Amino acid sequence: MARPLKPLLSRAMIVDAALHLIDKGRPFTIPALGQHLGVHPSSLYHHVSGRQEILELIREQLLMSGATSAPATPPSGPWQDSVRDWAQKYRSSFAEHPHLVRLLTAQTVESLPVLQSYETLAQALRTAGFTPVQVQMAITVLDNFFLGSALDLAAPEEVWQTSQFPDSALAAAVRESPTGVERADAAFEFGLKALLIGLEALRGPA
Amino acid sequence: MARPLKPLLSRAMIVDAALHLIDKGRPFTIPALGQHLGVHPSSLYHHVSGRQEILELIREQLLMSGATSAPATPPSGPWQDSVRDWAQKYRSSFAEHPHLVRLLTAQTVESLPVLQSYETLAQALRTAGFTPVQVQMAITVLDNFFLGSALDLAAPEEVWQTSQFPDSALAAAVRESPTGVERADAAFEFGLKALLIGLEALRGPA
DNA sequence: ACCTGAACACCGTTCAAGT
DNA sequence: ACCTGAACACCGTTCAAGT
Repeated sequence: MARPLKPLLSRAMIVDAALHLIDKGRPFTIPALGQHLGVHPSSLYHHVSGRQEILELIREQLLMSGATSAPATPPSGPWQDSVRDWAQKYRSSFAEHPHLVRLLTAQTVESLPVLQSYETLAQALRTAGFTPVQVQMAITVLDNFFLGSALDLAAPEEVWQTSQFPDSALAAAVRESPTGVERADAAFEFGLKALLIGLEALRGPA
Repeated sequence: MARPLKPLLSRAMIVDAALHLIDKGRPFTIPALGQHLGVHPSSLYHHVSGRQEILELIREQLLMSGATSAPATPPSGPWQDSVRDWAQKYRSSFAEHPHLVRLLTAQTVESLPVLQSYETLAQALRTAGFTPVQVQMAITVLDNFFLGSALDLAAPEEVWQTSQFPDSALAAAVRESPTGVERADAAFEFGLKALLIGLEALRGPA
């Protein structure tokens, strides 16, 4: 067969197929990806440097999916709005791909557009009066919380096995709460609200 | 060589060696583990069912060591103290084994001692006036933040590659901040403080 | 440039052979 | 029972050969 008249693959096709594979809960392997694309595993390397880059491209596509019209506007308005924008983008991207999160925690963020979204947030925080060190800590805190919350999306229906002590405060709390994605979403909103309040209280030189 | 007069291995030896390997930041593989123990990879399977069980044994050992120093005292004093206690226990368990966290997030944990520490926290929050649903959300929020922060402990020295735009607010924030574990710890403390403030503000029926 | 297929250096795990 | 070493079914990645 050798080289076809028209390329059988493209980076976009590879990224789409990979995401599809991951969303199905299947292990993300190069052979499986090749098979899904009707191509030999080694063919992928003509378009992509390797497995790691594929994951990085997925991250980029997801976090930037709504950003085609993003002309890097300097942040305006209260800093809380910038955080909420960032949170929403972050969260909605991963909510539909819960299995993806664990794969992405394996490596560092290298994508330039993603870094730029951090920069936007940093500017908003700095302008609002957070010190540089606080900017770094606040972004780290938000990032950590978002990451943990994203992993929480892939958690089982029953997060805690309270059946062993049904009269506990924990069991009561679980009983009155929603389950599944609803539970994860409610907790995320609650935590975000708490963080916005808490960070505002800590804003500025000590 | 065949069977030695005295076993060369034991479960404890395997667990110790595995943890040692992980803490060195080396990839946790069976061949590497065998080599470190001066034994062929296949020998391990006489003592352990496989890689997964080794990780489970490590978790168990870590949780045990934390539980011995933790008498089940009913919560007293402000709820913030209970949260701080919980946070400290949680964090110190993983702070010495940062590379372990990612390996253990692959599975859920339902160990009884761990659940009991959640229950203690739930009681403190309930007593303090959080509604049952808020108790569930608050614990989830803290859990997510702690997990994200634990993963952060294994982050590379340079979390964000700001070298490409050295004049950014992000670069300035990074420049004035500590690096490594110091950075992760500072952010953790900052985030915990913010959460305690924010959760206090949200406490009670809306 | 782009797909193929053989090849390489790895994995985790199994199992018959030896004592 | 417990270690060995060969073997199996996988990985991710490389590369010469083909068009």
